Amino acid sequence: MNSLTPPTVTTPPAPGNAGLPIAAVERETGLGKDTLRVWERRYRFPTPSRDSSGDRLYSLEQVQQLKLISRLLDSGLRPGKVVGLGQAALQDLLTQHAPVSAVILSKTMMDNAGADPLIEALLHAIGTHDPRALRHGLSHAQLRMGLAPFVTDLVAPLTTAVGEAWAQGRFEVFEEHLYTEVITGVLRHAIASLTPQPVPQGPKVLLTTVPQEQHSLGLLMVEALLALEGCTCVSLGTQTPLTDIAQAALAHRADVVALSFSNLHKAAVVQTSLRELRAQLPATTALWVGGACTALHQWPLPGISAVQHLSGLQPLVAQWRHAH
Amino acid sequence: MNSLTPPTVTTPPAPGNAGLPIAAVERETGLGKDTLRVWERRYRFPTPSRDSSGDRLYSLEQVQQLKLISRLLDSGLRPGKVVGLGQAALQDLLTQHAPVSAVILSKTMMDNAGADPLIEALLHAIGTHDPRALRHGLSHAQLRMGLAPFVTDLVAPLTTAVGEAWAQGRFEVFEEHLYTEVITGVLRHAIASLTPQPVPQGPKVLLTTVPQEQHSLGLLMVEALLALEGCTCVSLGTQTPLTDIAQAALAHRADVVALSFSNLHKAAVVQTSLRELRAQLPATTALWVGGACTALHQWPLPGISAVQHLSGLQPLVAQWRHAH
DNA sequence: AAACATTTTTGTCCTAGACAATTCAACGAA
DNA sequence: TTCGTTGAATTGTCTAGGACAAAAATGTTT
Repeated sequence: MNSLTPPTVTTPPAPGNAGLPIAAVERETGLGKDTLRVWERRYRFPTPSRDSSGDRLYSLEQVQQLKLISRLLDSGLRPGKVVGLGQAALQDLLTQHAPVSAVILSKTMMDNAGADPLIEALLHAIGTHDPRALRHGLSHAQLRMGLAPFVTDLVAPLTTAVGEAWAQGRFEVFEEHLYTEVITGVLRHAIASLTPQPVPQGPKVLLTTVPQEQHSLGLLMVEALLALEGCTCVSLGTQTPLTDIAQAALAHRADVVALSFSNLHKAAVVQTSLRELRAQLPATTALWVGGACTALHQWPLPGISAVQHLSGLQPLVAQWRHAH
Repeated sequence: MNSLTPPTVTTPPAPGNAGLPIAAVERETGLGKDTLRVWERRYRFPTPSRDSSGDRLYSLEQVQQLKLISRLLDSGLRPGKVVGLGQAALQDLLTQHAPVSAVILSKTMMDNAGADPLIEALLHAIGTHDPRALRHGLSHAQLRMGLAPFVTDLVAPLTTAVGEAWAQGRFEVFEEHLYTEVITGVLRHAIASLTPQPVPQGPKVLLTTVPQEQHSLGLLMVEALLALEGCTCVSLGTQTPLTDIAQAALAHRADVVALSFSNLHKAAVVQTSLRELRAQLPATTALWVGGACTALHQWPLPGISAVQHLSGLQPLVAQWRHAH
């Protein structure tokens, strides 16, 4: 890095050119390098070409298929059944097998989303690249509905809808990024305007996510709702190592540690992480987890409260208050 | 994943028990599995024990050493020099060795930081885990100094100071996370309170970072300063793929694309990325880059304006105004 | 000093095998 | 049928060295 000569431009890894190296595919799909290699050996898929030094290069088309496969696995299907199927078959399965996560989160949406003109209007604002209209529509809705319903009945289903639209190719990456940015601004604004809590009336909650979990929106939604309930929230943002979460809980004398999970994670990883963290935390510190991650809700762990839906937070706080 | 029976609790990897498996060490230290194994082979460190089936188990002590080593590598030292050193030697090196990236950014800090009582007070608030004092001190300073000096003369050097303190082990990861979170809140609050710009008086600027660039604070600082100058800012957050940046610039009819870089990147990657992006953008769209990344400033590229310091933004905007 | 050539260092990828944890399928008992 | 139990198949992750290209350090020549 301290060389004084300009870097030699050797072979710029042109994206559309030959294909993506295995590390990029791991980033894109969430499937580990080992898994990608063993699938190739067992199922004859994917079938990457090789560069001059024998390293794998995955075609964009196969990466796309791998993304679909990854989604299907999250829905409960098994690799032996789906790895190697063509695009068409995969798409069919996806429409049949509605992702479990989406179903849970979007319960309120399913009832009225197709008919909800507000969500449609906001989606339209995203598609037409009109951040001002998007922000205005959201602020307006927040004032009209009140913060809690705004978060649970609008932001959550809207986020799900955007995620689905993106997965189906109806939104570009940058459109999803813009949405995230605007929502972040609106939620943070709301949180900031209600944080000055003179006398704490609820538990002190430490908020964060585990490493490799980048979804910050869920965290903000939870923070908004908890702050509204009178909790004192300390957010560490995303991706805090486990030992640091435990350290932070101690340093801040947190009553509760709250973690948010998206559905990217594999069940085993989530389970061991939580068990590890639970062991490192004092017994008096509660551990609340939530999010679209299926692994959280199927097998409850001792000493850990799993919340299926954002509306489940309020009862948890009430319960905590009652016990103290 | 869809079984109806909970996963059997075989050998819960009790943390204090035998040690951490390699996947957990990767999570905690950020060092890849391959790297951990090849270090063991080359430097005889770390020296994990094995479980009943031959898998590595790393002691907590060695994991701690690995974390220190990881920080030293970020500071520019080389593995051959530091892998295998004892705790004491590592700590010594950390206090001596200031990170390379920080030195560049902190020019303004070096002049007065040791003497600036405000920065000292804010660092103290971080160390004592007092988010309220931190937030209050920052808001107060912002009102007193005015937004632009607040950003360039306080937030920027403070961020550098925190980064250095973290690299030297004086701050834990979670303390740095909390700082980032609070600053983010303060900056976003300031930006939100000046965005309603009735008639645009400056260029429309698209703000984002390239993939693998996670530093969001620099982006927010730039957004605050540009918004203050009357620019219409559209931020996409961090890590937008190159093709999506170009797409977004087109969709939003941006006059300027502004990118922020920290010093993590390798020179060659940065150069090729910028060249590629420049080629994909319309000639009429300006491309501004800035940040602590040394590669940006040593070899200027045609059609790209590099900003060394945040104070260089204002002239760029003035220049753009003059040309239109 | 600056430009170039050579050696060392270092992270990542490779193959191919192994194994434990899970899931599936078949079976028998209530 | 429905519920457990048991054996077979599936599947993710780990291991062992070897290999190689890019980056950094070092040496050499203008």
